[in-house]
Formats: sequence, C-alpha cells, structure tokens
Amino acid sequence: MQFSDIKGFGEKRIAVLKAAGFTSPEDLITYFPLRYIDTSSLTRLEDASEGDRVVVCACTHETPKVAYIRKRLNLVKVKFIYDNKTVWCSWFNQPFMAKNIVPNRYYYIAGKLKKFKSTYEIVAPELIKFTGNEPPVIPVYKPIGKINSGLISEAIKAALGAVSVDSYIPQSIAEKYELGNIDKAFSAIHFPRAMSEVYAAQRLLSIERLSYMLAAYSLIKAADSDSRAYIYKDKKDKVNELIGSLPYSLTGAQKRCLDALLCGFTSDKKVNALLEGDVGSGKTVVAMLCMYFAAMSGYQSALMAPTEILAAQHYRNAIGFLEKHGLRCGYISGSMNRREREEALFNIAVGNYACIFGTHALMSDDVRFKNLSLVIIDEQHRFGVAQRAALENKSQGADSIVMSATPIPRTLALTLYADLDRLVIDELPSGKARINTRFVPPEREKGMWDYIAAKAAAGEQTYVVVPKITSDDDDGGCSAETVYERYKSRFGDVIALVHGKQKESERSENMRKFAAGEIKILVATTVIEVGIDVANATTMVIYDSDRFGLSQLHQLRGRVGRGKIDSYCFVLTSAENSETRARLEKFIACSDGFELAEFDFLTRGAGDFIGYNQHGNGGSFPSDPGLIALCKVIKDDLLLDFGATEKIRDSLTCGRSEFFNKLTLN
DNA sequence: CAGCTCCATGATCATTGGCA
DNA sequence: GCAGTGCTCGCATGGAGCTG
DNA sequence: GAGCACTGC
Repeated sequence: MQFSDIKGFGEKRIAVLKAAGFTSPEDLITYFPLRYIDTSSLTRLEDASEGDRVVVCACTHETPKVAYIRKRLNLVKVKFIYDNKTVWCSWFNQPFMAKNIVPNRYYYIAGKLKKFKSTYEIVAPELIKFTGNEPPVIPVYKPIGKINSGLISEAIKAALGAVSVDSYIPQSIAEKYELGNIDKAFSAIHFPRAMSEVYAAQRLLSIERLSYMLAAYSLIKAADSDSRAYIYKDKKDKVNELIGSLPYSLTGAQKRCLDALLCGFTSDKKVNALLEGDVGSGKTVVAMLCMYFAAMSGYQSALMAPTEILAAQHYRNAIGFLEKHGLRCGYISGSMNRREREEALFNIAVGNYACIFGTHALMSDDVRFKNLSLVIIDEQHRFGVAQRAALENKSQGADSIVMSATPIPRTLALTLYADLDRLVIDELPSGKARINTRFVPPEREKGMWDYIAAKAAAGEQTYVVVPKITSDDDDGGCSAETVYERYKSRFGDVIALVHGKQKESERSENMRKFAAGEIKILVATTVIEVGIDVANATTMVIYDSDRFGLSQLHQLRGRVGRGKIDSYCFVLTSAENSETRARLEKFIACSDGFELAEFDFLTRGAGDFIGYNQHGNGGSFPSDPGLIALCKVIKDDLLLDFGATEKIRDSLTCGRSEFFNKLTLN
C-alpha cells in the first residue's frame, strides 16, 4: 500500500511524510493519537476549572465577523450558546473562521477553558460540525509538518484496512491471560467507539511491548555464551594493595560489591552486573578497581559514559589514579580531531592503552580493541534492546558492568534487568555529615529565615530550590524570580539567582561566587541537581516540594551535607491534599534513595523512571507494578513457546523489532 | 551555544440598552 | 502531461525548556 | 493561500 492510494495525499504531502520517516501508511500505525475529543461525554462548564480541556456542543445565532485590532492582528470572536449558557470562542489571525462558522448550526467545541468571573471562553478551539453520525471519539494526532490530524487519521484508516498487525504473543498465551487481539487494539487506539476501548487497547499494547522486551533481553542473554572468554589471573592481592594505598578506606558496601565482582571474574561464568549506588557512594572507585584487576592479567577494559563531560571526568580521575599505578589510559570521543583520534585508535588496537574511557564513540566500528575483557557503562538508562544487543556483540565474551546513579526501584530493576546481577552500594562513605529533614509549615517560614540568617552569619551557606523560573502561567506556585525578590528584600546582597534560562556566563559566575563563599544564599531551579559540590552549604530549602518526585527531592537533598557539618533540609509546600503530604512525610522520614525510589514507584508508577518516545500513550510502558508483574509471567510463557521465541529472535536479528523495542529509560 | 519542540499569547472582561 | 476550477483546511510569533 | 482531485484538453 502506498500513500498515493489515499485520497488527499499528493506529491507534496508524501514528500513530507517521507522526510519524517514514514515510507508507507503502515508506518503510521504506531503513530498514536496525542489525545482524543470525546463527544460522547460533554463537559459541564460550571464543573470545569481554568485550563481544563472541555468539550461542549453549541451554536451561535449571529453572523461572525472579523475585528481588525491592529496591523497583523485580527480576531474572530463568537458568542456560542449551549444549554442556555454562553461560551465565547476566539480565533486570532484566522479571519476565515468568520465565514466558516454557520449561524444556527451546532458544533462540538473542544479546547482549553478560560474563566473570567462567570463567563467562559475558549481560545482557538477545535470546531467539529454536529451531524448526528460522526464518530463519538475523535483522535487528535500531532501534525506532521503541515499535514493535519484529520489527514493522518485518513491515512491510518486506510493502512489499518489493508494490513493486520500480528502479535508476538501467540493465541494460546493471549487467551490464557485474556489479553485480547492486538490487531483490534490498534484499531481501537485509532478509531475507538468509546474511551474505555482506548484504555483497554493501551493496556494491551503496553503488555505486548514489555513482555516482548523482557523476552528479548532473556534471549540476548542466552545467545551470549555464559562461559568466559578471558581467564584472569588471581590478582586480588594486587587490588588490595591498591586499596591500601588509597587515602581513604572503602565502605562496607563498596567492599561487598567489589568482592562480588572479583569473585565473578574468577568464576567460570561471565559477569553481567548492574552496579547501583547513590551519588557519592563511590561507584567509580569500584569500577576502576575492576579495570585495574583486568589489567593485572594483561587485558584491556573500557568505561563508557553518556556525555563527554562525564567521560572526560572519568578519564582525568583515571590519570590521577590508575596511571600512577602504571596503567596507560586512553580517551576517545566524537569531538577529537582526526589526528588525535587515529593515534588513540592505534594505541587501543595494539594494546598500549590498558584502560580506555569515552563516550558512545567507543562503540563505533573503527574502534578495535586488542583484548577487551571488561566493559563498564556508566549511567546509561537510555539503551533500548537493540543497543544492548549491539553492545553485547561488540564486547563478545567480555564481562560487563552497568552502573547507574539514579536508584532504580527494586521491583522495577528486578524486572527490567532480570538478566543482570544486581549489586547495590547502599552505604555512603563514613565521616559524611548527617542531613536532617524538616517540614516547614507556612507560619514557620519566618523562623526558618532567622535560622538561615544565623547560619549565613556563621559563614554557612544555603540553597533555595524552586520548581520553575517565572510565574507568568500563574498556577499559584512559587517561582525562582519571586522567591529571589523576597529573599533579596529579607537578606540583602548575600544572595544570587541561578536558573537554566540565564546566560551561561552569568550562571557560572553566580555558581562560582557561591562556591567561593562570596554569596551565602543561592536561589535556584533544579539546575543545581547535579554537578555542584559546595562543602560549606549546610541548608537546603525546597519550595513547592510537592512538585518534585521523591527521587528528585532526594537528589536535591544530596547537595548539602557534603562537608563535615550536619545539615538541614527544609521542605515547604502549599499543597494540602493527603497524598502529597504522605509522600513528603516519607521523604522526611527516609534518607535511603532506593527506598524512596521504590516508594515512588509503588505509589505513582514507573512514570518517573521511564521516558517514552512515542506520541500519546499508545503502547507506552506499563507504569503499574501489577502490570509489570503480569508481563514477567507472560515473558516466561513466551520463552517456553518455540514459535514465539523464534519470532522474537528474528525481530532482533533483522533489527526490525519496530515499536516494541523503542522504549528508553531515563 | 544552537537547534528543536511545545505552548501560551494576542483583546477584553460581556453582550446590552437604558439608567443616572 | 498541463491549465483551469473548485474543494477542504487553514495563524504567526516568541519564550521556555530540552538535547546535542 | 496551499495542496489536491477532477475535468477537459
């Protein structure tokens, strides 16, 4: 089937679609609606609040006309009547709307509600003619170039009529778990007769997708022979020697994880581990000790980081650490010039470098290792199935360790990383300061200020974190700017503001001043979440704390207490409801990132941990722990089914696993 | 820093003719 | 193939935040 | 006004 078979698609539009990566109508099947307009459930505007998406059915009695307000701005504003009540609809710069709207005809009007006193208004709503036989639920797609939602819908309709989607889950298993038919689910997602059909279909697609992924992981793991290709000499004593020479001692958790890894290396099975630890728990040292161990047997090891900055940082650390102990370290990144790159490639290939650091450039084809026995990947949650398969391929026979800094909830990790041995560094280095967390009700804010002032006088510093930069959207929350002004009038000049919209120079200058202690109070958005380390900062204030996930709050809290002085984290909120209170209670009571992550996961689902790269929610990742558990069970059944296993294996080798493997973690 | 996408803004505040 | 007609659908811009 | 289908050449 071709686009040209569909009415409305000519030369230009087909070109647009091709440019967007859609070669045929079938490709559009996984282009899910952004949202739906449900004409079967009309909104009572009295019950709706500002900003809600509403749908009403109304007509106007007047002939609309265009008001020319000034150059380049005109307005069509029409009084629509529904149910004896008035809704104003305005269209800016769309003068043609005036002649499109026929008086005394009924329309469905869908858009975001604005309220003023007792009047309702919708700016630039969608207008759908009421005919009495239109579909009850109308899908809305994100336009592709200048191709509008309706046209996309037409193409999908044609495609769905011409092909059928088949499931990775065989009939028998689908029946066993009452999953329903995936082909029908695709139709339901695009052309639902009621919203309930959409939800059911989304659920099914999620299940299909995750169980596919899980099965694929298992297959990748199984295809990769478990037995090791590189035999290490038992040089644990050398590693211990190195540990002894460190200016600090390892924590119990670090030792435990390292031991487990070293035991793995010297066993006859390959190591596939997930090494998790909070920021500051010392994962990197463990990683480097492993690299050292590999080098003691004459092998190469590689550490891959997600960004150039991190890769470079690891490399610098390595120079100060591993090179001192006689190991040559190399670095490779995409931004090297030709000469540097070639030199690096040469040294890697002949084995001059024992330990190699870099970004994903490490994975490119021209990088050839002499004898790579260990691959360590730092903080990559962005790898889908395909990449994981590719990496497995690249590092044939090598041990691999995946490091993650964001605590992944246990339940989720056990599912997604079922093929990896999970090691957790759940202990922070001793000698670190305690952090006390307190809830500050509004009436105590003044008292808190006095505390901050006292601390500032004593030379200690404070972070003030706010969820957003400006407050023009005015949803009632605090903004960095308003809080900054308030603090400025209270504390004077010892204060600075930092946010993502500032010029880099301004931001880094403020950061520098804070780090140097010239500034005592830093008002900031979440830009400070990572990569700032000021030992003298002992107080953290978080406004509108309900707007952050628990894990994020935990990350923020980790910015203080980095020196020896005990620290405080104050959380404020204007939210009253019991659920947000419960979350904050949990945060206050608990200082373990993993526990918080788990709590977030169980109460709010996986949304905070998993990013989608799909439009709308069709087939997004199941965020419900119960559903994830179900997928695990289905995965096991899939692996027992020969036909299903073959199908999945095929999809992997063809690199054609389509949308079912496009999931990314963040 | 650049380039991208998403999203709010744009005019007024009431709909309307008689009263003070 | 191409010109002409008539159909349907249709804003433009800037700020904010994210990604490379 | 853009893009497309349709008609008539």
